[in-house]
Amino acid sequence: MRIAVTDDDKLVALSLKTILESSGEMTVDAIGSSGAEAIQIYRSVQPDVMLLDIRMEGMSGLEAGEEILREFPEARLLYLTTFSDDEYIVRALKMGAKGFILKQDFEGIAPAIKAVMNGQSVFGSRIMDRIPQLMQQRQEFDFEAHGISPKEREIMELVAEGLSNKEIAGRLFLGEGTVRNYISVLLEKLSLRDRTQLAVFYYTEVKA
Amino acid sequence: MRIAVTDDDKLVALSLKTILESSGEMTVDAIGSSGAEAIQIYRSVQPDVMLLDIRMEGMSGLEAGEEILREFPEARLLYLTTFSDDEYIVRALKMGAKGFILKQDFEGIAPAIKAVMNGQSVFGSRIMDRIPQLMQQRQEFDFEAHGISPKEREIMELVAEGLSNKEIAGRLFLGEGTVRNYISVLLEKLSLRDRTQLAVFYYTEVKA
DNA sequence: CAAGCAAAGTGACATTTGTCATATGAAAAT
DNA sequence: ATTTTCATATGACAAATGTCACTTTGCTTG
Repeated sequence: MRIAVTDDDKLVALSLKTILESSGEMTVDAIGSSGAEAIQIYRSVQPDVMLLDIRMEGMSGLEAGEEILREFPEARLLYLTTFSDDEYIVRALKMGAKGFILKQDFEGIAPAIKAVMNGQSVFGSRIMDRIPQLMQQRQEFDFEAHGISPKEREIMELVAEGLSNKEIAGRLFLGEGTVRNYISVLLEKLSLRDRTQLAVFYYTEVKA
Repeated sequence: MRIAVTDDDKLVALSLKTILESSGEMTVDAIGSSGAEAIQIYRSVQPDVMLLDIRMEGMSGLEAGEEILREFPEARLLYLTTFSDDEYIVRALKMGAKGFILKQDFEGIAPAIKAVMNGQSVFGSRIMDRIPQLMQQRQEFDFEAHGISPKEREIMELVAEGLSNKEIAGRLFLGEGTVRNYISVLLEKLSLRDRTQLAVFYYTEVKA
């Protein structure tokens, strides 16, 4: 089995080579340390599996992966992640990466590669735990940026629960007219027309 | 490595035993053919990894898995799926299963087990392809059951887009009053009060 | 054919909603 | 100490909404 490794840290890359080759079942035919190199290596070596660091200087492992998969849709890319790369995981998943494993998990890497070789996808357990959340990841709506005050936000949420102005007023100990004014302002700020659109906005933009 | 296998089809289970033991790296210590057996086996053998068929007579592999994980939260369960088990995959994923592989993929099974052994999660590629969709799978709202006609449903959707009665009327070539009546009926059927609650209902019950 | 049924519509009505101009009191800024 | 700002509030108004009781129209179906 022919493997290629790309990691910012050459020491890591070399350690991987040692570990992987020790089993005698695979050879690390190329080592790179940047996204650009990864692409070149893939083109020339066309390894069975390529290990990629997600974060590297210059072109990230992700961008490199995208390029490689564009040229070689069957490429088997296995990402090495440190942990805090949550945001990237979803992207890579959609992109078609075959998996993620933690760099620290040395013993796990060889079996993972073999599984990938067999057409499977592999995820370190800590990564797996996150996937349910990540998949339905909502990119936090920025109330600040839209000039929405906390109170306005609160009112928006109550509208999005289906409450009437009177009910909202009761809930927040405000006058009904006050609530109307708040909503009026909210609609203006968000360029909406009525409370229903506000609710829709909430479910599609804020909480989606 | 001590493995247990549970499969409705004894022949499959025996073939697996042969395949897995041929590498010399693992032993299949127990074979079962029902959910109930799976639980008993797990209790007595406590294998490193347990292979489970999803569909079995009587208690399904899923239910058995749930029970096992209740008793042994660290259990490593690897499901064998045939394909069309889409619905179950999500459930098993949330439950904490370590993976799914296609029964047909004989060569892939041993490496998958090793990866699981190392704390990773493994998914056959065809399963992986589905996961993005599966994750955000909505359990289909049953309009029929609530006595919602196709037209009513259509109107509900337009309300949920934030359209006014007039706009809906225009869009569907109906009179505005007609639309009002439709909505009135819809609210009655669903025990809601106004269009905003209808939109909320849509996002929380129908499309959620 | 006639009765019946469902889809679409009308009109009247009460309520709710959204807008706007303006007012009040308290806190913050000058 | 005054001005400004902010949150809250009011009242008046038009428009949109929801309800209800009735048509109208065009099939089905007995």
